[in-house]
Amino acid sequence: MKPYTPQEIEEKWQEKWEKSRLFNVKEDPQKPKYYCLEMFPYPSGRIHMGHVRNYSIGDVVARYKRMRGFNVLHPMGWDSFGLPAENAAIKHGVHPAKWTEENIAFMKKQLKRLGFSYDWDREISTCEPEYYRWEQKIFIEMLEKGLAYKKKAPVNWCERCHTVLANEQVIGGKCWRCGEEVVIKDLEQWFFRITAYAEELLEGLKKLKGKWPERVLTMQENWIGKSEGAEIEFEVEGLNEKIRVFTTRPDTVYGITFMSVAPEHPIVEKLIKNHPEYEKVKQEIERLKKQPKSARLMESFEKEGIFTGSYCINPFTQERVPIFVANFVLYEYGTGAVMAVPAHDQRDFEFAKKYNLPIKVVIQPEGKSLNPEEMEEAYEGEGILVNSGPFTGMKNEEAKKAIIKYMEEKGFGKGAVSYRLKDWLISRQRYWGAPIPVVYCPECGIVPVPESELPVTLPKNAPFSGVGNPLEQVEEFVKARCPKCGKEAKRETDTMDTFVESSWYFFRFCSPKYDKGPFKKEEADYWMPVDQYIGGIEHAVLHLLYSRFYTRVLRDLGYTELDEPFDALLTQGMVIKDGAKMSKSLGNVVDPDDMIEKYGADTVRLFLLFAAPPERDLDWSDQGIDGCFRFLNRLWRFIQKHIDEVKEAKGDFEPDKLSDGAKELVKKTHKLIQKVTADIEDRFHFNTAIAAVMEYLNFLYDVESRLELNSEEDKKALRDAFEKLALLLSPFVPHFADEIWEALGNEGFTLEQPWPQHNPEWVKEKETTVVIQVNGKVRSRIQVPVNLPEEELKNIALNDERIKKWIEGKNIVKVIVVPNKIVNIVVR
RNA sequence: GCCCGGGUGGCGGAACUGGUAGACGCAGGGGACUUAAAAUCCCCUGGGGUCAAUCCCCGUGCGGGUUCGAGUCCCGCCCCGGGCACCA
Repeated sequence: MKPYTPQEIEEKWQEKWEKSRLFNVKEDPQKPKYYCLEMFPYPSGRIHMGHVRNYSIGDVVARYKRMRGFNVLHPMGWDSFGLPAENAAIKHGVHPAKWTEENIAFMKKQLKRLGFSYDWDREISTCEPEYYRWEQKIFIEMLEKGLAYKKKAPVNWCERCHTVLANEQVIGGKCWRCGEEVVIKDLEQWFFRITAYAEELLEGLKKLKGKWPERVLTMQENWIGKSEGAEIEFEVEGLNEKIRVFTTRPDTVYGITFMSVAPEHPIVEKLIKNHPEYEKVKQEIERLKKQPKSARLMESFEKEGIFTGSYCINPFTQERVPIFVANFVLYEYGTGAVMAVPAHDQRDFEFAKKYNLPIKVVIQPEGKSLNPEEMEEAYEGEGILVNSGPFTGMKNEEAKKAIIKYMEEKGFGKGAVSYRLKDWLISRQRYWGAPIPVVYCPECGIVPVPESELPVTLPKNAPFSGVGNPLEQVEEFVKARCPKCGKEAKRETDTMDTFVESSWYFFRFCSPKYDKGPFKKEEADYWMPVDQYIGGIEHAVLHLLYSRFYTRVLRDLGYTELDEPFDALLTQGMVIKDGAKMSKSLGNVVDPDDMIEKYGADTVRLFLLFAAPPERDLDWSDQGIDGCFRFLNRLWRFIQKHIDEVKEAKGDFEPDKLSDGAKELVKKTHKLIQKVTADIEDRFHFNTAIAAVMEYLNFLYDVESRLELNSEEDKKALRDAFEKLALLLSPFVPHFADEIWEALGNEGFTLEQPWPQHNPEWVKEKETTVVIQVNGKVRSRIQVPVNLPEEELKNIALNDERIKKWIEGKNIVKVIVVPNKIVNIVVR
């Protein structure tokens, strides 16, 4: 018997697939399209198990949809700008471009060895000028629309990566990439105005409900952080200045007893100007400013403040309100100033206690009476307004509206919305990224590079010393002519955040070679949106939010009509070994290449799909993969054993002429088709689909002896079973499937075959097991014909031998009959 | 603190809208084949009732509840993972 030799088989089919251009697609208006996309990798050097899992899941989806008759776009490429390449240059003296290219070549080989159904003709690499020139063009268009802009602002700086970071890229006060503590610097930087889309991005989440994982939606919702309230202006006494505050509690304005502003707030200088101890106060404020942001963001961090010496006027009460500078007030959020109502805000309460400021109750909860002297914490709940002028007696929710209306009439305040989301800081002080296409002219200021001069390419000869941005040191690069006036100008040396490339690559896959724009509209109109996107949860906010934003920008620039780039999202779990994420430092890394060498790609893929449902973390198990290998071998042997008998038995069998065993076989086969199809289609539960095939194989060994394999009809039935099996397995273990397909004497590839359909007649059961319970406990099981009427079921149950002893001498209170399932006899 | 997940045998995991808990795989045990081993094939395997059973009891993190019936629904807790967090 021919043994199962995955190495040989897999290489053979990979060659055949490539030669026949099996995976190459183009637009076809006759067919429904399906865009299946997995997050493309950063070419770090080697594929790891997480990639293999991600791409195996995607490949099942792509191949399955293809067999279901869809025109499937399934591309792959490289997110190839990024720091590791540059760090390799600094450390080993190899140019980032070379390092990247070599990694891509190696990893591409690895992916090919796994047999994924990618259309490699569409491969893109984001570090190529052919790619990033379009990003530069879009940047300029964004600049013209005011969606890209430069401003001086306090920004996150990573000392180890030597560059600034966007907010989303700071995880718990640390750099997302290297874990270094982030410091705040005041720098002039480029931003994308993502906040202009805050409301739309939030609204859009609603449409994704049910198609994206709940937790991703919540994370984005939290990140955008919308809060509704009001903005109020307070006149500063003795100054011709106003302080604006944002509050979610306009209903508490009568309880304001002081005001807090951020140390960074520009008005601070004016507020303290006339303070008798100006120098001392100034120093104190400087001290607060210098407190590290990561510490200041901690809730446990001590709340500190200092009186500025100035007062403002509460427009509702005309009371004088002292103004403090406080370390807990964030300049970046809201208006950088807060009205303090200690009776109804815990943080203000603590501050008031510390500095002995008055506490004024303006909301009384129902049935209780708050007394400022006795309060141990702020009351932040609902209630009735007291001491609140004309608003006294109102329910606080009602009062919010009334007070906003009043302010709007009087003109010192209005209803307002605030977001936690901040603009996306996209400039990076690094070499290996897309250059930001502007020049600085002493006469004309910031001038965009004209489209005809794009792309602005990276100079090859930059020095990688590890100090500063290499681009600054390349004179030919920095030296430029102003496109407007022709005078000598300085080129921008910042490059773009690499998340910009990954924010639109899915569009580029639709027309990867297009040289007249980022992508061809008709092609993108055909393929987009991505029907199924698959990747890690770590991009819940970062990449997935940026892409949603960028798609809307492209829409507003006229490139597409689409709002949302990804229709459905699947976030797969991590691959774990011994309870921890695989990592070099823990020494628990399993290398895909080793596994492929030992078992073949099909087994590796099968195990990753079988060991857990896709969204859950997966425990790598050496015995587990062994089991999958055994399964394939076992199946292989069974088929090989009968291949000569069934090979020629082509054509339909006559059901009536089948042996009982063969009838059973056909029935089971159709049930399997039904099960596997449902598991893939409805829930992507590949693990249970594979389990069903394993079960089916166990059945094959069982039914084997009951088949009459000298009968032509039985042979046909078995052959049919093998064919169906090959097709059902094709998305999971494509090489194996094609090998069997061929061994059965068929032409072509399983991928080109239509997905098998179950025949409802064969799936119908004649008999079924009904459980008989007494008081909810299973006491007996009976075999009965399907759809037996309730009355009959009831009688059979009541007369069942095993049931008698449970109901003898008892009162039958009632009998519940669920046809085909259960009879429950309630006795007392 | 708030918001999402999740908690089922020795392990990974099944159980669709409440209706046979533990599919499938791993690990373990027994048997067949073999001079022997590996491989393979067959059987057993949640805990307990001193053997067995087509017998009985218990059992899906804990405590209550709804229901003829709860892993599944409701209320209150505990634990694990993740996100947000001085956001005004």
